[in-house]
Amino acid sequence: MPRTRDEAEHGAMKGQIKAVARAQMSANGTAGLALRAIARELNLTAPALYRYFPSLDDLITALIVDAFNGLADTLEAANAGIANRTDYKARLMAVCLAYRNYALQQPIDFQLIYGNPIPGYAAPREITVPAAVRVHVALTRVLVEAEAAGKYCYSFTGKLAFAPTALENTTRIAQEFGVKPELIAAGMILWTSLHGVVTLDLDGHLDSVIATDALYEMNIRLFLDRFIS
Amino acid sequence: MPRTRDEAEHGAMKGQIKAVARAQMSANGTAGLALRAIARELNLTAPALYRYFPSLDDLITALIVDAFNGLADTLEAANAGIANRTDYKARLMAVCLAYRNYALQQPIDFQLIYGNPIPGYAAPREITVPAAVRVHVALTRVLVEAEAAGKYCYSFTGKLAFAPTALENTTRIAQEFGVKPELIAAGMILWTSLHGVVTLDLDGHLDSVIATDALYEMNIRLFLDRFIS
DNA sequence: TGTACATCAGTGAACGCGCGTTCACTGATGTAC
DNA sequence: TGTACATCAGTGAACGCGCGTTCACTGATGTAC
Repeated sequence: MPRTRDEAEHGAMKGQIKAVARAQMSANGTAGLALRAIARELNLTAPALYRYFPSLDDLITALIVDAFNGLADTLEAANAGIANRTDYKARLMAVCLAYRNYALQQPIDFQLIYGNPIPGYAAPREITVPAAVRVHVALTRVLVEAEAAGKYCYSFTGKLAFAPTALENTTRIAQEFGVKPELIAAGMILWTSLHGVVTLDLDGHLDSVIATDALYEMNIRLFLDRFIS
Repeated sequence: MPRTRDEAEHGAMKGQIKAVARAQMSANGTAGLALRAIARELNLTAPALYRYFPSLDDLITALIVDAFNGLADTLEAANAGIANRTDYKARLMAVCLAYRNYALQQPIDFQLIYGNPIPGYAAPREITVPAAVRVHVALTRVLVEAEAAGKYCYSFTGKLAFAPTALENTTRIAQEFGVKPELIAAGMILWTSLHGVVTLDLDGHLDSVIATDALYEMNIRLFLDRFIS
């Protein structure tokens, strides 16, 4: 909460700069982001932007954090939008569809966080990771609640079991969040399966072969059919 | 086949230029490709490269075609490497593992064909698509042969059926190749599910959560378990 | 065998471009007394 | 009420950089006669 009117104006200007930055990336790709081009669009000189961001990299970091938070907000809203809270299939379906919708509606934000890195830019992990985690939480939460309600009906056994060493990091995170490792693994399977459709679709590799919305829903249903009762 | 010694030398030099281009991309990302940087590395002046490629875009196109062909060759070799030709699970597993191995060993080629597009570059589809198709053929072929041998055991019905309109392009392609549309759809499901793991792994979004090789194999097995007997 | 010629890889200078960042500065605004 | 002062958004020039592409050219090589 800004304490003075000046701080509010400063924040508003930062928002404008970020908005123009996103627009530039939409036109030229994430690697086409340029401080001078943003300044030109805002009828400012390039050095003026240094009042708001210490460097181009800091602007990129801010955009990435915004994008992760925007995606996480979208997923959480989709989950909350299902009235019947015990219909876990519907809730997970809603979250998954929201993931693709966000990517289609904000393709630049999506590419910014999950696509090729921008040349010369390295994200400071201590800033971006917490925002990235929110996305995973939004998805995995439904699995956790379904399991608590006895509606999670899968179990990794036999040929379809994970080796314990493969779940070392998973187990550590599971303890931290007070969640079963299997559910995190299931969430990763679902997420990665869906992400492939989304990212290939965005880059135009799918729609000449098959309707991508149908393919996406099928990937979700094949999971739900097996993992949630 | 070059008809003179000069043509052979000319082709060898094109190969060197492409090799240096790939090295530059490895260091700076696909968007970091620069004609002048390539020339510098080869102890040439920039205009000399115009003897070999009419423009930077033509060089990029050549790299893309090489990458698609390299990936397709890798998949075909993996398939051919399974001695027991009726073990369709093993053959499909080999092809899928080869897909990820190629991505890990040639990450730049992989990002070049499936990652964010290079700013200002648009691939001429009539040149790149035929090479891209080879990748799909290598994967789908195993499904087709399994089905011919009665080992393909899935069928899209009920809630897990595709709407006919979703398969319009699929059906057209299926007729062209003399293949059942369902098998192409199944191949797309498999490919997209696996691609998500690979691309997220390359960009570092997975390994802090779960062992990516195990996750990848699990995604394959969940498909094989259900689709191939 | 020797000469004239064609080929063509590669040069070096130049074109105009945009980039991130720095620096000393201006000039409007609001505040303290 | 009027004046001195601090604040700070924004300017304009400059830094050194790398880029793709063009152009007229050089100079080595091999071939034809």
